[in-house]
Amino acid sequence: MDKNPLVLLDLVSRLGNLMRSEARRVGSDEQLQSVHVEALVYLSKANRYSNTPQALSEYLGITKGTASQSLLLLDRRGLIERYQDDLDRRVVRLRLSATGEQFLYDAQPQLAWQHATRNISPNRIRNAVSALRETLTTFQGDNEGTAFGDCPGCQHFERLSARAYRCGLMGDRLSGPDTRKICWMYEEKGSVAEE
Amino acid sequence: MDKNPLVLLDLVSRLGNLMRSEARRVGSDEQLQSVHVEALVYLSKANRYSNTPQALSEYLGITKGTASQSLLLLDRRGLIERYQDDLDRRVVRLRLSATGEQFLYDAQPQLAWQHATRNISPNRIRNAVSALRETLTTFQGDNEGTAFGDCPGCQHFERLSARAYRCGLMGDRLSGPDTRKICWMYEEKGSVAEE
DNA sequence: TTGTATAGTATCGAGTCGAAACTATATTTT
DNA sequence: AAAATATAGTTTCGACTCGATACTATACAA
Repeated sequence: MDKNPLVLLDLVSRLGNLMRSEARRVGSDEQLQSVHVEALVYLSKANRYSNTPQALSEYLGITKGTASQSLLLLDRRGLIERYQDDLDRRVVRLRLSATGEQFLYDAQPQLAWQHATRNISPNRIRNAVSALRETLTTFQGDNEGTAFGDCPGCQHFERLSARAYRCGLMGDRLSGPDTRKICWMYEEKGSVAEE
Repeated sequence: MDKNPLVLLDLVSRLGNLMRSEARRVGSDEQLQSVHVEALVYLSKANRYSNTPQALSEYLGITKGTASQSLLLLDRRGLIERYQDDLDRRVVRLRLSATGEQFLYDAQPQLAWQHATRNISPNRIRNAVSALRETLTTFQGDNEGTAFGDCPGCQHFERLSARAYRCGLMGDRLSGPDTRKICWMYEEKGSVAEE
């Protein structure tokens, strides 16, 4: 059988293209392009530190200028809200509007994927996740990219008690659901922080 | 550990975005966009039945009109050649020009990926490939998409002798290297789990 | 022959995209 | 404190993508 990393690359690229087509499909009723849908999905999963144009542009791999344009459109359509950060007034915070939440609820951009993986055992999924996660981490280490990840596995994550958590980097206390959101301050446990 | 298919989706999407950025990066010297680079990579791997605008557009998940535009650009830049099929004169065949080959050789669009997977064991890669391949097949079955795959695993594939092969669907004899190229006539052999 | 399906191209308008210039706020240096 | 620099985001530009639609040319079926 195939052990070739390039075969894996091909599968990842192709599945990525298919999911982009899927995003295009679910957005077509609302005249949204794939990037718009992907941005909405990101915002539905980003934590309090990561709901900014900057983080979004890095996550999607587009420039901040382009991200700004797409966010303008989503704002015009009433799918997101933009507001200024209190502490740093250069920063714009983003969140889904009720309409945006409803859109994701109706459109279910991830449904096709969940269907396609229905026959794959949790164990095989876990193994694939592990391999791809490592690829992603290595890739980002090579290219100085932003990591993105959730608290379990992050070196700043602290468990205060059974159900109380804390981010050592930002100093905030976190709820359980907080710890499962996407964060762009994520740093792999065991990797060395640059300086 | 994560067993959630959605975590896998996130990784695939994100790696897909990163590879798209990578394609954009390696193409920027030549003023090529990511789609152009991906098209060139596809053409370098497509077999004799799959080197057409139609197959390309399905592979990349874009419409044939868009594919036609991109191919026009690649032709203008001298990176590909287009010629008419002898048997069916509606069909346009595509192939990389010497310049196109050279570009891929210099740009190495897959190098970053090979680097990023350097520490992942063949066994883990094989398992990830298996899970993603099944996801892809199921997805395509659900959505009537074209399959794409290579001969080993295709139900039309026939082994004539130790080193002679044949495609039962098209009736052609195939060389060893032929059997490892991408084909859009691919049809999964039964539904037997590989491994 | 007469449809009808298929492969590809041409054209349109909205939007993406990177690059570069720009504004406004923060932070660091002097 | 003032000046210099860094950072977050917006705006503008031109080339290009993208889906939709209409179109041409060829193949094939009734």
